[in-house]
Amino acid sequence: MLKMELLPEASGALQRAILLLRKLGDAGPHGLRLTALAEAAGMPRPSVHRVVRTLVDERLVAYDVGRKTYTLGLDLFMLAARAGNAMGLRDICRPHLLRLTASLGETLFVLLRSDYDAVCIERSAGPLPIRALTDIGGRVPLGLGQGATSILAFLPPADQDEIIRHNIPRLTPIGLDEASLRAWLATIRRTGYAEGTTGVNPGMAGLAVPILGHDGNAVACLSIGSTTDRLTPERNPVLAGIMRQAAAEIAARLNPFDPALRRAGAAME
Amino acid sequence: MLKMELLPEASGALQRAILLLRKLGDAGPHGLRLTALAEAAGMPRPSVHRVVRTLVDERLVAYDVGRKTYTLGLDLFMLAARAGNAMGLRDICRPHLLRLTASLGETLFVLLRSDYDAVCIERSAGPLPIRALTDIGGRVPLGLGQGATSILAFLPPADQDEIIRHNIPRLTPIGLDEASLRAWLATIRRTGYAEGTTGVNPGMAGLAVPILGHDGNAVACLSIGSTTDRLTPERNPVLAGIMRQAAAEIAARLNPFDPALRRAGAAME
DNA sequence: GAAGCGCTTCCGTATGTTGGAAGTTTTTAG
DNA sequence: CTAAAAACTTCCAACATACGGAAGCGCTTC
Repeated sequence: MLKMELLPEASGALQRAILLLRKLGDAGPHGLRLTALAEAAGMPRPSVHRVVRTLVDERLVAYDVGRKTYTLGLDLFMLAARAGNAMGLRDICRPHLLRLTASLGETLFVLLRSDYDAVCIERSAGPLPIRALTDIGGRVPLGLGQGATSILAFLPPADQDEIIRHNIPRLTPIGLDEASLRAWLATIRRTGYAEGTTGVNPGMAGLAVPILGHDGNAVACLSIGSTTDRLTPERNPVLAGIMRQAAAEIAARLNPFDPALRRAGAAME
Repeated sequence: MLKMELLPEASGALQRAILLLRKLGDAGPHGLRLTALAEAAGMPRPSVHRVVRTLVDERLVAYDVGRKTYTLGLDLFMLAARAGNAMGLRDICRPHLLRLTASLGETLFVLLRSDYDAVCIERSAGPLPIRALTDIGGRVPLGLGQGATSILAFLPPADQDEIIRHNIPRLTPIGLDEASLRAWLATIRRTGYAEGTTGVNPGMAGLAVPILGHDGNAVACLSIGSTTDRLTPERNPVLAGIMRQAAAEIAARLNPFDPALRRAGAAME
């Protein structure tokens, strides 16, 4: 019995369960049957059965009796709804998003940095139909799109180099090169906001400002998804000013706990 | 080996990990420190440390080095974003939500049934500030609010009895009794939609229609969250008609896979 | 500078996990 | 309608892994 598996080798019940959850996430909304899931994960069927049954008991996975398929369960969804609220960022952003969407008539996104990517944790849909790079829960490489790039522009140079080195292989297939990315980053740092089109969705454009943490580095961003005819050279600076103001207010509420204030924070809990 | 443990006894790495995730979800947005987490879960600190470290490696949990706190991680959030799309319901609903929000000027929710509760899986915010019972990821007992009750009204009588028996203890503290709930259910079944106020948020009112599955039972609902002065006896029937039409279109796309069509579905994958 | 607290590592034990094989149910073919 | 095939589920003994008390380490506090 040779085992030639090279990649997805997960040892231990926990890691196997996580691998199964990931495979179920990659599957479509109708889920996977037991055999298909076992094959996708490279695990024996009985093992998959045992683990996935535990996950069903815990309601992290839903089982459709009729179809005999497993899908990600609603308990996972409820857990995750809370996960997107790191630092309370989502709670802080929501009222700003509602206000800005109403006053500007645009669709707004909040992207949170996660290593080499930005993850969309909140969205407020405006009246226009928008085709954005991502939606809630989606991930965008830092350097692609106005939002993710506005974050990248306000990171320490060393981190930028590391991220660019890591992400360039992911960006070149879409037609981006390092030189123009670095030029764009310089522009963003100078103006304080990112504007333009991605080239991915024709007719679509965006405008984003970073949300800075206590150390002056970007931890997230506020991003508008709109159309090219609405984001004009005349209007953009105005929008950027309004967005920057909101981002500043959000940032101010982002780190209420200084190291010195730790005890006060613990007491409030 | 007698087990006399009564409460949160989780045996095995997987169940323990899930318990820890739940405890982290219950904690605030700033997370929990190791000792606090261990105490919350009723587990020895070294065990918690080992499990939570695995979860951090898998990015399901985020570790704040400075604060030494653990919070739910973004990978979990990304997983969960997909989990809310059971049956593709969210993808199907989104365009309808955007259209209805724009044309009606109201805030709309999609609630999906989950055993004795309804879970909010999607929202489209209108221009007015609304205080709803729940937001995305939130849970409402079947029988509370227009949305969850519109689902309950279109379930088989046996299920209704079981659910009512289970939920009454949760509803009486808010001032609801079984008799008036059953009367309301009869009204909903007759008119086809649920309207009214919850009494929980003063000035707020709602209107909801069920989304029926292939067997004629409700699997979800489309719900408006609004104010009492906007949901009048004159306007409500009109709104209900529009909503019912949308719900019917959604339902029609909900079960493209008959048992007989299973093979065709598999082929599409 | 010393005491206290909480995080992390260690390691022998035993408990939970593993997966081949057999059993059962559902689906497909004849 | 019957038979063959496929998929799902259960079983169990060998085994690996998770377990947690105790000791070590690092940070903060007094």
